[in-house]
Amino acid sequence: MDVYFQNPNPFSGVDNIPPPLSSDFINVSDYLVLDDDVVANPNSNWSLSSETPESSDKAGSINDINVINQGFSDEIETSINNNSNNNMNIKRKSRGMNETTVEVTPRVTFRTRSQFEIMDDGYKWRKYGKKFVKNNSNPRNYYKCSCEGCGVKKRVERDREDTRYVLTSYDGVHNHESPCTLSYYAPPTMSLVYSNEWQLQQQASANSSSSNYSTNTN
DNA sequence: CGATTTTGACCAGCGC
DNA sequence: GCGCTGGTCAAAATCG
Repeated sequence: MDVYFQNPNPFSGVDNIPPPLSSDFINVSDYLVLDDDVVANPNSNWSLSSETPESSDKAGSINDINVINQGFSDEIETSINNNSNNNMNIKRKSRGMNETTVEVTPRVTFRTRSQFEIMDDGYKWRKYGKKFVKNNSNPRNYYKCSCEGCGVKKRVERDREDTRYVLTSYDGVHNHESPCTLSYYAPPTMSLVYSNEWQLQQQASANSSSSNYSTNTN
């Protein structure tokens, strides 16, 4: 699963629009991708590996699914397909057993150095909860995509080990365009300052442990 | 006045 | 069964 970011550069090619004041922007000096997880549907009896001590989620990476399948000696068939909900269906079939399917939701976690916890990512979010979690004096905020029919959620909290950093987790995939791409002339109130032509491509690393951060700055 | 945020309550999963 | 924890709900408050 590749997660791909590209600088939208909303001011390029737009005439007569002055560049924004630097004070209007957040300067993000560090931008890290922690995980490319998938989360098993809680109604399934599947469990995925690579669960971290800090996480109670049934989370694992695509690579972990392969590991699990390799450990399934009777496994004779496995397939991964996108389903109508923009999640993935994984089917597996073993000798003498019926085919079973599990729906998994992609999860991506970012660690961003920022003094602000809310950064515009191009989508419109509605806050639906706030919680103080164990071993973290900073609250965790819960957001849903406000677009009707889109079930993507995001969690935002300060890193308990270094409060200069913000941890942002996205669950699911948007089934619609970013509103930011539709309204070019309405820059968000808070935007990231991108490095020139920066691109981030998430590593399809076999090592999906959240303790091993992959640096994606340039 | 509609949209959004806040916040306490509620619920489910898990370990003991 | 009970307590702890994380996630969600929903009514009230606030904002634009």
